[in-house]
This record gives sequence, structure tokens and C-alpha cells, in this order.
Amino acid sequence: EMATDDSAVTLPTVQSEPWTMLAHKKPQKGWTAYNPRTMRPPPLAEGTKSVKLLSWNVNGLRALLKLEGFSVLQLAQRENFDVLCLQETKLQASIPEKDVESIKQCLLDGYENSFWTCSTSKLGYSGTAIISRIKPLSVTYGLGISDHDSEGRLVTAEFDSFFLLSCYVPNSGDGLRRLSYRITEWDPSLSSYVKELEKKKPVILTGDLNCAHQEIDIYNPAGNRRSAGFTDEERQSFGANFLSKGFVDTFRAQHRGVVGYTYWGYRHGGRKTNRGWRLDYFLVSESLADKFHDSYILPDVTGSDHSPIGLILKL
Amino acid sequence: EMATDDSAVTLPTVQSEPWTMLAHKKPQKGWTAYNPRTMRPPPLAEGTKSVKLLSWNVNGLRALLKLEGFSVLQLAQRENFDVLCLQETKLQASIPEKDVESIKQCLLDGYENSFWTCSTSKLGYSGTAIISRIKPLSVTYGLGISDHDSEGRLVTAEFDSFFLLSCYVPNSGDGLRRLSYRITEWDPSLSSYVKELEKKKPVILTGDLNCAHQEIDIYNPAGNRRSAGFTDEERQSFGANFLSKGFVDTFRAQHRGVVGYTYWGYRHGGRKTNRGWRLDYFLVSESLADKFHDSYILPDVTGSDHSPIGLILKL
DNA sequence: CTTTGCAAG
DNA sequence: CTTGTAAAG
Repeated sequence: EMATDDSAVTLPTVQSEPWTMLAHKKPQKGWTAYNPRTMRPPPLAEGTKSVKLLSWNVNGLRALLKLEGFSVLQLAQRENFDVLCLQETKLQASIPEKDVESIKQCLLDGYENSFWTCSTSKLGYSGTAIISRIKPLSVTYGLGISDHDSEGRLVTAEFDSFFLLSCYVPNSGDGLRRLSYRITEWDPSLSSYVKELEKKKPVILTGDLNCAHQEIDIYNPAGNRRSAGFTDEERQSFGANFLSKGFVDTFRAQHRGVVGYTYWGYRHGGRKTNRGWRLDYFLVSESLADKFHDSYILPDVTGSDHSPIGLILKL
Repeated sequence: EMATDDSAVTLPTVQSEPWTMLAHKKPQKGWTAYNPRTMRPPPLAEGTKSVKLLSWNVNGLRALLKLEGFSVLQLAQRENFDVLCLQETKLQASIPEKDVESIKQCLLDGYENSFWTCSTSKLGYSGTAIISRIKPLSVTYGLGISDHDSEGRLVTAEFDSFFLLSCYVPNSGDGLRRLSYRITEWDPSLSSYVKELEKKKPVILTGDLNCAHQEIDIYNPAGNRRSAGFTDEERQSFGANFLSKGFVDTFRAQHRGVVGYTYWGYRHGGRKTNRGWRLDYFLVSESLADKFHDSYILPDVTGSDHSPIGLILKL
């Protein structure tokens, strides 16, 4: 049975739905756990024009398709998305023939338009994509700055009423060896790029932005102050370069005080114990802030260390 | 039903026993396929003193134990061997704790004495072992020539009536890049080493000697004239350094005209189609040539690209 | 802990 | 095709 609203414990703790559990033994600060069963709004009225966007860091597309086979296709059918953004495809420019076949069958059936980047500097690393039912007006790859465009971290597709960016932000790495690149080069460059695009039309920036912005966005804030993705530097950069520049974190705007993770490291059996992070976002231009119907997470979709996230945008 | 001896086709071709099939569509030169069900002599009379030796190129011991779990232990119990020689353990000097546990449980239960070499020049490469119920008089590692002893290719155990060598001969490699090392350095050094030992007592040289000596020892002799393990150079070297120096190929001595493979490459589904090679041997000093009861192959033991081989020695 | 690519067989 | 490694997350 569903717990009542006035129950002392505000968190449902149904064993069979692990995504409903917080890692903290006791709920803190009145936070609640994100539950897609109860927290997603009812569907839009028939006839309301909308577009459904999905984003997923797949952590190696070939392994996902090998492991999961047609379950990716099932995801597509169940969710009936219009556009799917991928990160960490780990594909190379030359994909083995059998993998091409698998990708076509599992992922591109019904989606005529697909646009792929891959790292040219390091094989099988990074890589992003946009797969769409709707034909974009135009597509560009990277930031347009060759220093930052050898790792296949960005695809931009222009649609009628917005730009959509599928982005994989550089991880600051073990020992934070790449933190300074991230803070002083990548984040500001991406920020300038999106602000430039925004002069033309609204922007939707999605993907693995590799930052848990606030304490609510990570299972163990105190223990991760010097972990890549939760350093003060990255969190400040995320605020300064995106949120303070007018971009709206749609999940947080819709779900104040809700703990919704999108990533659970493989290293400590994170998914079972819900030791997660919220690293994946749909950020939107202010002008779209009241035009989205639902910003959601699909935590029960497995096959990667990240779960997919979704955004339903009213048109 | 068993085929009768006077049948026109001399080869049993029972589908459920693939090791009974020859790769050649038609039997050639009157060869027959090795069949452990019919070609092993009856057990020695009760009370006859004997020792049972086994040798196995395991192609990565950790993977074998992970894959097969306790079936290795079952092999030990079923075969009830006295000494097991391993090659290509691919262990490092520092074995992860969990692997140590697994090895102890699966492999060393009941075998007090075990002696291991590993490659110090290339991690997870090569590596040999002798695991014994009988305590050896002494054990030495390598050839005693530092140039050839960085790859963990040899363990020698001295028992009362013989030396036992577990050996993994260097593969000549793709493009035969290591053929000249093999022919001009390794083989002669090993030959000198065993001849030196033989001055003290008889020698049993076993392991993956990485040479299919004659056409009968390989499924496609014509197509492999320049393949590592069947070059003229390696075959001549094998003859000159070991057979012509008085060592007896026990399997061949016992089974003239019998096709008995011990290796089937993973690359072309070799085991299913019996596209095999005989690369694993028990070579013995001439003085032991009439003292062995059975030199055999266990082709139905899986888990590696090689099968184990065995030697029952009368004492 | 898992992905990728790589060397080796 | 499978085993190891390494770098990366």
C-alpha cells in the first residue's frame, strides 16, 4: 500500500523499488526520493502539441546492444520518444559491420535522422549522438574550437523552435588531473557557445554534464568534496556558466527537495544501494522554463551506469 | 553400436563425440582418429607401482577457475593424478587474494606441493607450474640462463627416479617474428639443459612444446607450412634437439598412425570441427621408453584451447 | 566494477 | 575468438 502523506517517514521504502530508497539511513532536510510512478504528471491532453526528448549516457553502445539486445528498441517503443541524445557511445569513426547492423536494428528503426560524433584523439572514448524522428534544420559538431573538438563531446541539432545539444562534459578524472581544463577551458567555452546560439532561438542543453550541482544531487556529499563531479570548483562553474546565465535545471525546477539520481558508479554496487549522483540534465533557456510538461528520470532502465532522463516539451 | 574392425571406413564418426572425427573429409594414409574410449589400455594390475602425470596448457588459470569453478577439482578427483603440470597460467607474481583462494580450493586441495613460475618481463603472460602430491627432492626454475628465464617458461622437479619438466616453449608468433629466437636460442638451450639433467637420471619433458611435429599432427598441413608451430624450421628443430637426442614422443610411440590433437584454436571454431594440432607432449628419456603404461589425451576436458594430456609411468 | 582498445596466441 | 594488460570512468 502507498504511504499516506502525513506519515512520519516521508520516504516510501518498498524493497522491490530500489530507486525509491535514499542512501541516507534517515531522510534529511525533508528531502523525498524521486519516484517516477507517483511524481510524473498525467499525460498532456490529446491534441496538445509536444515533443518528447530522451538523453542517455550509455557507457559503450556496443556493449549495451550486445548485453541488452532489443531492450533498447523496447525502450524506444515504450517511451515513444521523438529525439534520443546519447553520450559515451565509445564508437569509433569506423564501426565494425556487425555493430552497424545491430545499431540500425535496435536504435534507428523508425528514426530516419541520426548524427554522431566520436573522439578522434582517443579511440573508443567519449562520443555523442542525436537520433531523431524529426529532421533537423541543421546539425553541427563540436564547439567550433578545434582545441576542444577532438573528443566528440557535442552534437547540436537545430529544430524549428529550439537548438538541442547532446553533450558529454569532460570528467575531471582521477586525481582531478583534468579539473583545471574543465573549469578554465571547457565550461566557459561551452557557456559562450550556448549563449551565442541563444541569440537565434532557445537552447536545450542535455547530456552528462558531469557535475552533481548541490548536496541533494549526491548520496554522500561530505565524502565526495574532492571527487571529480562534486568539487566546489565544478559546482561553482556549473552555477556560474549555466544556471546564472539563465539556464534552468528543469528537473530541479519541477522537483524541489526531491532526490533523483541518474548515475550509480559500478565501483561500489551503487545502484543496488542507491549510492547515486545526478549528473545528467535537461537545461533549458529561460524562455522555455514554463513550456516543459515533465522533466523525468527512468531509473529502472538498466544496461549502463547512467539511467536515461526525459523531457516533454510543449510546443 | 561400435563399428566392426573389418568395416571399409576405419574412422568412427559418431556425431556426439567430435574428437573422433578427422578434419579431413576422407581418411588419408590409413590414419585413425584418437579415441580415449577405445584406445586406452586397461588399468594396471592392482599393486603395480605407478605414477600418473597430467599436463595442461590452461590458457589463463584465473579465467579457467572463474569459468569452470570446481570442475577443475572434479578433473583432479576423476583422474586422481599424482602430479599436474600447467602452462600459460598467465599469473603474475602478485596474485589477487580472491584468485589465490580460488586456486587453493580448486587446484591445491590434496596437493601439498606446488611450484610456480611467471613472466617478470610481461605481466599476465606465459607462466608454468608443477602441482604434486609427492614432495620433490628439489625444484628449479628456468634454464639457468638469465636471457631465457624472464618469461616463466619452465619448472623442473626432481623426483626419485626422474626429473619432470613443465615447459611452455615460446610461440614463434604472428609473422614468425620470434622464429629465429626459438630455433637458434631457446630450443638448443632447452636441449642442452635436458641432456645435462639426463646425466643424473631420466628426464620427462612435458608441456606445450609449440610444435606439431609431423603432418599427422595437424589438421591442415599444406595450409600451415608458414604458420607458427608448423614451420619446417620448428619441425626440424624439434626433431634435431629432442627426438634425435634420444627423447621419445610417448604418444606417437604408443599410437602410430593415430591422429590425436591437443589444441584447437579459438579463431575458427576449431574444436567443433576438430581443426586441431598436437602441440602438447610427454617426451621421455630413452631409458623410460618401455616403462610407461599409457600416454593419452583428454580431449573432452574443456575450458582452454588446449586439452590436458596424461602419462602413466610404471615405477 | 565495467567499458573500451591493445598485444598475444 | 579468447586471454591477459592498461586507461578511463
